[in-house]
Amino acid sequence: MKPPPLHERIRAEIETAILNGDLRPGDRIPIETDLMAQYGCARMTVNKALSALASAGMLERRKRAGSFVARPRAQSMVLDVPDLAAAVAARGQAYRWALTSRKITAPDQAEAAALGVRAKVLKLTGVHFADGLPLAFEERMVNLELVQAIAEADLSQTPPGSWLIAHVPWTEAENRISAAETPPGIARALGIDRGAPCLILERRTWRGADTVTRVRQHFVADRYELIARFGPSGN
Amino acid sequence: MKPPPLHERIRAEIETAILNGDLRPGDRIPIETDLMAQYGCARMTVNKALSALASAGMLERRKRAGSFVARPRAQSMVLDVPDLAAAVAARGQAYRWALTSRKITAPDQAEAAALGVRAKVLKLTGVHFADGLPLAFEERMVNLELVQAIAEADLSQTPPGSWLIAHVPWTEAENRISAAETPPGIARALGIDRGAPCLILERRTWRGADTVTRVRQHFVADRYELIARFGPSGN
DNA sequence: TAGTGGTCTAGACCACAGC
DNA sequence: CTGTGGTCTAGACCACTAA
Repeated sequence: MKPPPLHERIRAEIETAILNGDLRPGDRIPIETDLMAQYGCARMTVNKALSALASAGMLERRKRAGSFVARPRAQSMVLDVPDLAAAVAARGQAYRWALTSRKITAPDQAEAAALGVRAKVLKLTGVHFADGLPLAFEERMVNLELVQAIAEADLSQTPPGSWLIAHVPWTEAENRISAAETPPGIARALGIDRGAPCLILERRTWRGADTVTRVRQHFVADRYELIARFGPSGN
Repeated sequence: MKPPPLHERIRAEIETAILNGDLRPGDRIPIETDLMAQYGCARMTVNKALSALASAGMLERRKRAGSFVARPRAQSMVLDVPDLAAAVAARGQAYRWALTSRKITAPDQAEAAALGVRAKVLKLTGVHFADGLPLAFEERMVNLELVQAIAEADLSQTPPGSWLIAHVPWTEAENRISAAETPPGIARALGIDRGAPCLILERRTWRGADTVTRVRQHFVADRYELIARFGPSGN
């Protein structure tokens, strides 16, 4: 009925191109004068769209150079979607990842419903180590339809979370954090006593309406602390 | 050395007035034409400043009515700075708060250093109940220099977190989340077994450089789950 | 219905960083 | 040095809604 404002249309089109992968990190966006000609509008209108994308962190704008699709922010977003490898390294500890299982399968009925994913998924388990001590046990599912490239990645070397942060853009995420006694099987994998407390982090990540990945991590209680710092409107 | 852009100066001045309390929630901001005269600039410059504040959630702009200082978002920010009373109610459970201790004191040396607060503080402890069952044990310190009004609030009725969310603006917060065995004294207050796992949430909140409050909550592990949903750039 | 914000224009000058 | 984004102007028309 009511057409959206032009600057909003421009913003949305570029954003879509980035999320689709048509524009990849590092790619250059046409300069404002070109877009202005392309859309037949004034420069300020284009500027408004690009400024909004830049302040949302999707573009990086450099004078004399142009506007570029921003690279995924491995560091700055560590707080919200932690990259364990980076977090451990930042604490000055040696990080190691051990992949313990890997298979490609169709999700069963319950999983398909929970994930909203009918396609094939990659299922992984593994253990994160800090300074040689087990830090967390990880169980993960990755939507292979959305992230085909991960089937070829060497996930015995790179932890899947680090790979995903570096390669896959996302639009929304949800963390669920709880505490419990460590389940026996996981306690064994972590080398801790049965009944010891653990911190459980479950995260789902979406791109648009599609689930990218879902992961559950059991942390040894006294070896990890989740820290998030933020402002009232997100930052 | 380099003067900030005018729209940024306008934005900062209004933001400061809001955070200082010179402008209170619901107050009306001068209309764009007035600000344009006041700063001797074009309307688009004023508009840019006000739009930025609005998209940061500090202003609410209504056609024909004007621009108003936004009321604190008790609902939308529940994810980041949970108001337990609201969260429990949202789950359809009956919420109750029991204040167990309250005193006004100067922080000891360690606390003063940790808090960056030399002034007097209000120290509280209490228990949050959901449907009659203990949910969390809370220990809190509030900077009385910054939040004088809380000395008069009836915190046996209103939990301090709810009071603060409704009355005090903040600029930054930090959550630290961990798991552990419940300490004996707290286990007793919560009516659970010693050694039972618990989820520990420590939060500090700042207004500018000053600490507003610092709180530690021990949650009964199987009765609570922290959930945070967000986008890559905050939302 | 009139006041207000939302949007847009067709220019302009400047600072800056790559070339 | 020059292309690029950053900022700003002095207008304009429109949509909405609260008075």
